[in-house]
Amino acid sequence: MADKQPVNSLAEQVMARLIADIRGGRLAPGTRLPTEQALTTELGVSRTVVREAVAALRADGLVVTRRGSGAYVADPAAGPFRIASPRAPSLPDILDVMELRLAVEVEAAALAAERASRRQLATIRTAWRAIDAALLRGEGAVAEDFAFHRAIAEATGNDQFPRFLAYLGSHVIPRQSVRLDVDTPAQRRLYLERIQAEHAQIVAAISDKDPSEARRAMRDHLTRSLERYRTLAGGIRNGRR
Amino acid sequence: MADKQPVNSLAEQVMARLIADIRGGRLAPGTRLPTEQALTTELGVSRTVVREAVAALRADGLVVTRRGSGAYVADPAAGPFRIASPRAPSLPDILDVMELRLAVEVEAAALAAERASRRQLATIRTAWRAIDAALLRGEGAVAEDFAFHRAIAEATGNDQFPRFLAYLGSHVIPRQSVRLDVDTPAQRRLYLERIQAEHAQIVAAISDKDPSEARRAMRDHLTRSLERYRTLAGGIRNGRR
DNA sequence: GGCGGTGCAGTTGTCAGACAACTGAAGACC
DNA sequence: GGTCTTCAGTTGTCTGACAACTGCACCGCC
Repeated sequence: MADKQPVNSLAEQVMARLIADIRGGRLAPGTRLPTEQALTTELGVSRTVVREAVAALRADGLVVTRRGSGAYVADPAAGPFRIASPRAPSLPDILDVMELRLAVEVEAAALAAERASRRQLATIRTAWRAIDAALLRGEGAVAEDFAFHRAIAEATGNDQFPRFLAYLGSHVIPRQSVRLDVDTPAQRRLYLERIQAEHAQIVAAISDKDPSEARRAMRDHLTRSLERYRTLAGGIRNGRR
Repeated sequence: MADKQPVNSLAEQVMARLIADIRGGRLAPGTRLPTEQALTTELGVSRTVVREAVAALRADGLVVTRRGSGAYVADPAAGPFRIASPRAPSLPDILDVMELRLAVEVEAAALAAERASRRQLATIRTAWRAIDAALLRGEGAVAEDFAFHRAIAEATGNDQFPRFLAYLGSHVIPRQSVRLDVDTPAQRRLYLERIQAEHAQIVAAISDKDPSEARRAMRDHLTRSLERYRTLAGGIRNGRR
């Protein structure tokens, strides 16, 4: 009863097999993969199963099908990006993702400082005040914090930044609230206020249109956050180097 | 003949319909979506089509199915990240992706400077020399250049960096070779040698375990590359701010 | 009444066979 | 030689059936 996924469906097995063939290079991009009938006889499954596996691969962008002609291995560039180890992400995994997030956000802050329109700047300030408001109400401000960071990403004018951040955020942010619960309310309040002070520096730098200062402030902010997690990890992964 | 995709298959239509229902909020996360039979009667298609559409959705991580129970809308966090506009990426799109790449690579260089093992350092130097060798042979060095950047990403010790870079790279790198063809061989050689000089600074900084210098060198390198593209874009998108 | 076991309707997973729509190429025709 | 037709092969869709499993109501037992 330890492992819960004994490869449930046949379709998944076939899919795994085909993915292995593609990623392993046995099926080069552009080549036609075996016909459905060939796969049914070779793998000993029904055509339904094969078709479902191929449909899944097509959804992942790994193959394209042409009716009457066959299914072809797509350009590998078409595949999506997934955070590694979607099941049971360990704390080291989360730290890795947070480092990636730091990289993107630091640059986002700088670009925002260069490019933010007045309207975008106002949105950032509003999001910042919303965190204040939540703190005054004595609440956590996870959602508000996320909105603040997203506002900065949107101010870059580059749609890739908010999109990627939203993707990363959905993997990282939820754990933060867990961490806060271990503190006493007083500690927690102090912690949140310090974070808000860091936020203030970021807002100031962006308002001043000072990219390098925005970079420094955002890096400080996220590095501290990262360090807090790293001490949590503690013995699990002490020195990586 | 302008548009070539008149929504080929029924399965795709059903899939689009379901995606719209999910993203539109009509099917909240965790709720069960209609049974296959309900969908067949409602949409007037066979169960085969419905099953294929659901299989595609499951491959995209939008739904999970439980045999004997039903299909459920998955947590949106499970979905993969895709670069926007997979079809016909325009030059501004590429610039956006390159900015994202810059953000990640600058930080990767710094982390590599902090953490690279001797073995990883050696790999980086080898990759760098491979570029030299290709240049001496009078060839372009697109693959070697990519390997060089990947070696740095791997030296971070954080698996997310090389993974993400590989994903981005497959979207950005291929175009570089196109650009080079417009120059004369002499210009081209000069250009490649200058790039190699920039690479040398990066290698030196990482060898010296100097993160901030590594950041600067990598930022310079990629910013120049970005600028070259931006001038190409020219009138298309001149001032973004 | 409470509680555990049993059976059943409902649902997804798989199989089998058939036909429609389309492709690519070989062969027929001029 | 060039064009047209035909045809085997392939994917897309439909239909019907059965297996495997789930959730729940029902029933008997204590």
